[in-house]
Amino acid sequence: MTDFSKLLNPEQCAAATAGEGPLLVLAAAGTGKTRTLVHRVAYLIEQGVPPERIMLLTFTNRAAREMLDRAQVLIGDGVAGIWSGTFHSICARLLRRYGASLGYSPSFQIIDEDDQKKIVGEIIKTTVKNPKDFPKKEIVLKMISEAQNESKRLELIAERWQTKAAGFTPEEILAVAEKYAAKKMELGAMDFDDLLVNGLRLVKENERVRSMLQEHFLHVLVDEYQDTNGLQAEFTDILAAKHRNIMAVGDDFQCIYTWRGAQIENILEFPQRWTGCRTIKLERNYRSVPGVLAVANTVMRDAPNQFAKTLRPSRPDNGAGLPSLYRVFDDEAQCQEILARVTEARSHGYRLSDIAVLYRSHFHSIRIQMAFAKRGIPHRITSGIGVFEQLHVKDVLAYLRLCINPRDELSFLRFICLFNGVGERGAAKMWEKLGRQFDLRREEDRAALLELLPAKAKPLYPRLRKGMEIVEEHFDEDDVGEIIEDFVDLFYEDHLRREFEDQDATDRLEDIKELAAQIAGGDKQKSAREKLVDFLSDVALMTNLDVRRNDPSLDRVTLSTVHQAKGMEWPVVIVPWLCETLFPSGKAVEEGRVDEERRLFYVVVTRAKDRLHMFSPSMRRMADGGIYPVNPSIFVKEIPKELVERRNVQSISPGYGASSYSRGNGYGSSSAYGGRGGCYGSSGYRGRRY
DNA sequence: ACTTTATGCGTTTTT
DNA sequence: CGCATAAAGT
Repeated sequence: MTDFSKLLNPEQCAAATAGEGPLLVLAAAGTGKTRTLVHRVAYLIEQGVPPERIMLLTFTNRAAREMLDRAQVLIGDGVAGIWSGTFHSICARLLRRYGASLGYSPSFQIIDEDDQKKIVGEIIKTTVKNPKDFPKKEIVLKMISEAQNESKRLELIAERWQTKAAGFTPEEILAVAEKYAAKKMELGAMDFDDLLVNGLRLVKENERVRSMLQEHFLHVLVDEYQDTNGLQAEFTDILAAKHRNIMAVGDDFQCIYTWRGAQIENILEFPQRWTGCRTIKLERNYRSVPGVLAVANTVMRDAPNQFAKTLRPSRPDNGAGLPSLYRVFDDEAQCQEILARVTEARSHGYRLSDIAVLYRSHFHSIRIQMAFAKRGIPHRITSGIGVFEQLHVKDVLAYLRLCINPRDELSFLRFICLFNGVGERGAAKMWEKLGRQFDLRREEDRAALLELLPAKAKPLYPRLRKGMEIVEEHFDEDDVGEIIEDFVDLFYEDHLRREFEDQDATDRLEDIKELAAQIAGGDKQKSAREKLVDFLSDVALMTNLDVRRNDPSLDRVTLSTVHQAKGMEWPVVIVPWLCETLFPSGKAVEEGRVDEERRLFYVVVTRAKDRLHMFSPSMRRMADGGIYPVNPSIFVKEIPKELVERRNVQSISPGYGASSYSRGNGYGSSSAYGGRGGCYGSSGYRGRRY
C-alpha cells in the first residue's frame, strides 16, 4: 500500500484519499492539481476500484494522456482500462456504442469547423434570398453553437444579433439551422457540439443506457471544472447521480472559455448542487518563485465572484528577483529585447525549451516568429490552425476516407475538386451522376468517373487510376503508408507543386509523410483498413496540442497563445503586447468581458516558474503603414510598483524607420499620431505613472 | 455556366 | 498572411 501522506502535502493527500461522496478541489495555479488527480486515481485503484469503472474527464487529450502516463508509473498497466479523455472524445466513444437509439450509426463521422462552414455556406447560398445582407456563415454557426451549448432557443439568440445588424429574420436563421441539422443527419455526421448535445441526450433520454452507465461508473473525476459548460456539467451530474462520487477539480481564477459556453457558476455553485460536498483548497504553490506569485495574487485580488484564494509560495527566490516590465518603443524594439532575454536566459543555463513566448492572439506573434527565424533560433509555434485542419492534410484524409467509405459525400467532393477544371458545382453534379457514391476500388465506378471528368482533367486520370488499383490490392494488408505514398507520388505531389511555392510544397509533403507514419504506427495487430478506421474515426478530435508532442530532444522556444498554454509551465515566460486593445483584447472590452481577460492574464503570469518578462510597446504599426501610440495594458498599470522591476528600453534612435522598414511610409500617415506628438520616443515613460 | 486568377481587406481565444 | 469578393478566361 502506498503511503500517500509521504508523497503529497496534507491538502493534496486529503483530496487524493478522500472517501465516498462529492468533492470539490479548488486548486490554484501550480499547486499540484495534476499530481493530486493522478494520486487520486492511483488511490482508487489500490482500493480495489476496477479501472474501467472510473471516468476521468479532461479538457485536452494531452492532459488525459499525461495523467494516465503518470498514474501508470504509480500503479502499472491497470490504468489502461480507465475511461479517460476530453468530454468530446468520451461522448464520441459512448455514442459509437449506444448512439443507435438516437439514430446514429456506430461509424458516424465527426466533422470539423471547415466542413461546418462549407455546409452552412452552401445552405445560405441556396436558400436565402439576399445573401448579401445575411450574416456570414461563421456568425450563423456561432449562433447555432451558442444555442446548443447554452441550451437556449436559437430565435432568441438570432433576435439579439438582429439588433446589431439587420438584413435577416430569426425565422431565416432557424430555417438554415434546420437544414444544417438535416444535412448532418443525411451525412450521418456530428459536429463538435453535437457530440456534447447527443452525449447528454443519451444519458438523459435513454433510461436503459442511463441507469446502466450510472451503475457502472463508480467514480467520476473532472479536471478543469471551471471551464465546463452547462451540457458538460449536466452530463457529469447525471453520470455520478447514482454513486455520488464526483470529484471536480479546478480553479475559478482560470476560467477562460466562457466565450465557448463555459459557466463559471458550475464551479462556484458546485457545493450547492451537491449536498454534502466537501471542499478542499490547494494554495501552496510549487511552481513559481515568490516574485511571480506576488504579482499573480494582485491580479485577482479584487475580482468579483470568486472563491478567495491566495497563492502561497513554497519555493525560495533563488536569485530570480522580481518579474520585469519592459517599456519598449515598438514592435521592432520588442523583438530585439525578447531576443536579448532569450540570450540572457541561455547564459543562465536555461535551455530553449525552458522558454515560452505567450501572447493573447496569434497575430501578435508574427514579428517575433520572424525575428527568431532571422536569428536562427529554433522555435515551435502553435499556429491558429491545427495540423489536421491544414488543407493538404485534409486532402489526403479525404482520399483515405473515400477509400473506406464510398458514400462519404464531403470527402468525395473535396477529392474530386483536386482535378483541374473541377470546382464546387461540377463536383456536386458528378456526385449525383455517380449515384451518390463512388467506390474507387470498383472498376465500374472508376470508368464512370472518367466519363464525367472534364477534358482538362482527363490526362491526370491514368496515374490516379493506378493509385486506385493499388488501393484495391493493398487495402486489407498491413501497409497504409503505401496507399498514401502512391496517392502522393502519382497525383498529389504535382498538385501541391502547382499550388504552392517550392519550399512550402516540400514542407507540406513532409507533413503528409509524418501523417502516414502516424497512421501506420497504430496497433500492430491490425490491418491497414482497421488502422485507418481507427485513425479517421477521431482524427477530428485531435488538436495540435496532442500532435505537437513535447519532444525534449527538440530544444526549442515555445510560441503559443495563452489559451493553449493553460496547464503548462516554463522556467522563463515572455509576454509581449501588454497594451490597450491587445491584452485585454479590444473586443472583449467593448463587450464588457474584461473579467475573463483578467483571468487570462492571471493564467499567463502563473505559467512562469522563475522569470517573467512582460512587454508593452508604446507604438503600434498598422497594416496601412501608419504608426499609432498605444497605452500600456490596464493589467500592467494595476501592478503595484514595488512588485516589478521596470526597464525602459531606449534602443531606438529617431530616423531608423527609413532603414528598417521597407514597407509603408513609417511616420507619414497624417492621422497616425492623432495629434499627440511627443508621447513616444526619448522622453519615454520614465517618471510617469505606469 | 463554372473555374481560375487578381485584388483588397482585416485579424480573439478552440474542443 | 488568409479569405472573400470581383473580373477574366475556358
